[in-house]
Amino acid sequence: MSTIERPLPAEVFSGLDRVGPVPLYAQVAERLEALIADGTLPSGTRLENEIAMGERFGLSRPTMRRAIQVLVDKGLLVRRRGVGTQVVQGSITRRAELSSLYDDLAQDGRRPTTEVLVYEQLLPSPELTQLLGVEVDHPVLHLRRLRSADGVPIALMENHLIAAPTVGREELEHRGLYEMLRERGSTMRVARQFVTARAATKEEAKLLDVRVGGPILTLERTAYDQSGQIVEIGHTHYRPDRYTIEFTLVAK
Amino acid sequence: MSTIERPLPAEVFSGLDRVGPVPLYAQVAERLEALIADGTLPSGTRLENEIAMGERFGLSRPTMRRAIQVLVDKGLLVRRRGVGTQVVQGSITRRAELSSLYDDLAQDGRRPTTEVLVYEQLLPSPELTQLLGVEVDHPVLHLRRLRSADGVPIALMENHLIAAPTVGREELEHRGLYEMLRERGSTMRVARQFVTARAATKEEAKLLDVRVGGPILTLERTAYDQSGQIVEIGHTHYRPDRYTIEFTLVAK
DNA sequence: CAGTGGTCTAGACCACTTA
DNA sequence: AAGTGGTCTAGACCACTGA
Repeated sequence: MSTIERPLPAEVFSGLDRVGPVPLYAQVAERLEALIADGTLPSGTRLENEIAMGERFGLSRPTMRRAIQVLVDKGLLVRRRGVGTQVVQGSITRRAELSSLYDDLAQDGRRPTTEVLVYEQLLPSPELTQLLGVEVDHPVLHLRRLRSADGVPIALMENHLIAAPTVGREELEHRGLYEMLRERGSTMRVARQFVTARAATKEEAKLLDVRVGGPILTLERTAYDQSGQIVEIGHTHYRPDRYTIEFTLVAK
Repeated sequence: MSTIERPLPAEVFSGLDRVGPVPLYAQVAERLEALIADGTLPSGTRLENEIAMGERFGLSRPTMRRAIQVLVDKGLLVRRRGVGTQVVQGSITRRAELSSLYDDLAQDGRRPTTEVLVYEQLLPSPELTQLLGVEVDHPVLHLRRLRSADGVPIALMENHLIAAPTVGREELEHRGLYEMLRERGSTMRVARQFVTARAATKEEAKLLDVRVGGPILTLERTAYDQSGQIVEIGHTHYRPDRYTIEFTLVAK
């Protein structure tokens, strides 16, 4: 409720790194996000106007604006013309990123493990050829993995990958797929995702340790790399009592 | 696969409205999106560099950049420094907006109908008070609605609204909730959403016409308005065979 | 090395909100 | 009327990519 404006400690505004690789707007956004996260800027707090803040940081208005916009896009700040910029209520900072389940779990302090059930090169079916946009004789890597956290099965993951013969089976047991692909020069940039639910099949029930016919949360993903090419089609089936998909929408 | 650069018809670049309320960058983004949607700019097409395009439109580089960035954020374009801007493969333009289910269905040409099951003012429970950040004696509007499309039940929606005594019961039968709130000065700006699945209860099964214990897709949402205040907490239960949640992630 | 996008600046004008 | 964010311009320098 409070729309109080609070003076911030001076050290917040100094010490930006103008030579390193991190853009100024990103550094500023990071600092402001930290202030929101640690409660220095509580819900409802009104920020100074962007020109004044820019001056404090020693930045031009466009750069300061851009820093603020990063947090608006994350759903942490709200702006109104003629009024000002405020911290959103209940802004527990949370991700909904293009990251891997493996990283998510590890970041939460859980111990992710992976069992590789299927690892095979195959020539794609006609439908898959169409979906992936590859030639009929272009081999595709087909993976089926069971991901657990602290020993409890969480997700059954099925992937079809283009041009990834270098992804080794053993390495898949201990690392996230996206991380491995990134190292090999294929960075995921865009992913289109469809989420729904359905009844567990006999096999899924067995692997995920749930009741046959019970609810399964399913996610279908098409991932594109930095050149706009499809690099992966994934189908993931989650145990709904163990996993929730979270995301933030921001009106543009 | 094609990284062909194609000449665009000259009329694409002319006739921007410099006096109307629609920003130039939005007009340009709209035009480019249309070109992608209608196949004039097929998957993989490489765009001219941003300075050249800006000149064609008669725009400065920052404005042209901003127009392009809109489409990058939508997942339609991909950019690489030193290389250029390309149309993403398989870019069927699709939404994942902060819009209402009612609008979504209507836009798809289906006939949405709504049955209001519960419409009551109530004093929030302690937990709800905490969640909404309201006073204990602040009344909250509690709604329970069944949304159908073409006569088939799609979703069971439960909402707790702050300060919305002006939302009439009858009107709810024929319009979307968000649209009604917008008219009353409360525009949704941010929504934090959690998606999972669970087994249908007896009541849900009856209302949604599914099997008891069968899969239900559930979405929990906290919505904030333009001043960062919570205005709604919603729980929606979807029939998974009739509804899929779609969203696009873009790496920043 | 030429061409691309990424960042940053300094300033201008405007629309909207609030009082 | 004063203060805010929203838009737009004109230019600069840099980092990265690929031939």
